[in-house]
Amino acid sequence: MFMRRKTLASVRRGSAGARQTNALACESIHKPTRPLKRIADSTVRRLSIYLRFLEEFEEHGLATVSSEELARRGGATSAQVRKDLSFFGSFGKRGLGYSVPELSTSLRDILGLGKEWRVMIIGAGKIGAALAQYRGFRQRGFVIVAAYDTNPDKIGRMLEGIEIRDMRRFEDDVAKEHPEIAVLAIPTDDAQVVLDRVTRAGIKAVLNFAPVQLHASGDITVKTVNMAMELEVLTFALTNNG
Amino acid sequence: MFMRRKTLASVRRGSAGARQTNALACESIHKPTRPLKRIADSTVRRLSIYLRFLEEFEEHGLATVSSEELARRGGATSAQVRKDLSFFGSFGKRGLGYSVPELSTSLRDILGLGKEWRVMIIGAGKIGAALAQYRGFRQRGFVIVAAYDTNPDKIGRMLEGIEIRDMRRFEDDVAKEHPEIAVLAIPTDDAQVVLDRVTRAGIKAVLNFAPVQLHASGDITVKTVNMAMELEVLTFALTNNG
DNA sequence: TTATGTGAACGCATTCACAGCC
DNA sequence: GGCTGTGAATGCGTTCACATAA
Repeated sequence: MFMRRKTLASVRRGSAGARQTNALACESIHKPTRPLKRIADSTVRRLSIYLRFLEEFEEHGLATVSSEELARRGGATSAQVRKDLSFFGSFGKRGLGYSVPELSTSLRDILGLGKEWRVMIIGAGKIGAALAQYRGFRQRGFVIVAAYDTNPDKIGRMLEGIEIRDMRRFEDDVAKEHPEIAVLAIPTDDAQVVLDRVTRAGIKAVLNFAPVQLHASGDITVKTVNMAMELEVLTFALTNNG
Repeated sequence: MFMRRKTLASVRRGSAGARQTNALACESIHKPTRPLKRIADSTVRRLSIYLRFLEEFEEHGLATVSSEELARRGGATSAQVRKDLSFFGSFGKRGLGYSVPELSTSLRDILGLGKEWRVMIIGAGKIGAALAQYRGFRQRGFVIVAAYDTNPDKIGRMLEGIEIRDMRRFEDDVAKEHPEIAVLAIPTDDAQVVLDRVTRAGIKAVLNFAPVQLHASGDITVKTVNMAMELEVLTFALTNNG
């Protein structure tokens, strides 16, 4: 079920270099290849969008889909769709399009959704609560292991069915339960300190909801969702396009 | 207090064309100019980051700041900072740097934060609640007018001090209270329909938290915050950089 | 004929490097 | 000397256009 793509690691070219040579397809052409060059965030985001449509199509029992259709619904162009996919291999049949179930499987594999990911939520406030009950999480294979807080009134209670633990236990728990992802739903002023703790604890991916620019040190990926910033993009548009 | 920059409207060049000629500065060089060319989202986001630092510096009573310092804390380069600002005018003094209070005022003006923005939250669930109590909103001059829901059990109750109203009243209320921004905190399946209602009601800016690609029609700006997608960027990184 | 896969062209955002002013 | 402001150079993501395959 989970193919061991890790074994192919270490192939990673920094510079421009030879195009992907498409591996002569021994048994199945539509197996995602590990990309040869760094993939842009924007590409990954679009793959995620495509997958959502494919799952919709799958439910409706559609067998194939063209890059054109995928593009129309995803707000991109057909060339964009094909280029995005081409970084990972050849998944379509010329003249026909893409097999819906095959392409969804490939995309799930590319995006790393073929396994369960363990998530710890740090901060048991309103945002933490909203995240804890968020359906999209479980649907995508994310398992929320626990929530953490420093407030004694909250510790020991439940947050949407998830145990709220003392933040002082955090490092010990990580060592035992080795979650892959931490979600920061804490006040701005604490965010950098907590990120440092999370980093030292050995977690490799963080989703941050505090409205600060965090500085990551070492081998960790941090994504920040900044609602205030998005709102300011809106007010900028309102004042400058009106 | 709120300068009427709208009167300068109608100057907007689509193509490449003449660089900003810097207006010979009658009385004060550091007044933001309406940009001549379309500004990238990424630039606006960074301005928002710079402003946050400037406000921090302001609290600590610092008088001036260099593009270098601003860059270091914002995770950019000094050239980037200067280029971002240059789209709107000249705010610094060569050899000295930028006046902290003057630059913050200018940035607030550029980002459209010099006025109160009225926001309606649609959807009184967990995400709606988290947003309703979110401090960053009020601090930035956003006023939440009301929340809307279709669930009779919720209508009439309060959400973090904000009235939950019947969604059927929405169009009438918009006509009376003319909010500028709508926040969509509703299930995926309802999002497009509600966006269409919001558009027809005449609102010009939407922040969407439903994990769908929405299709905007007409003169409206839509920003989507998609947590699932951000998480998938993380799992992609985890599976492909491991 | 239809639709993919992909080098090449394009356009835009970032970075460089230096002239200009404090 | 120090730091800004900005054309020019670079790099990178997107779009084009067509060879390729069903």
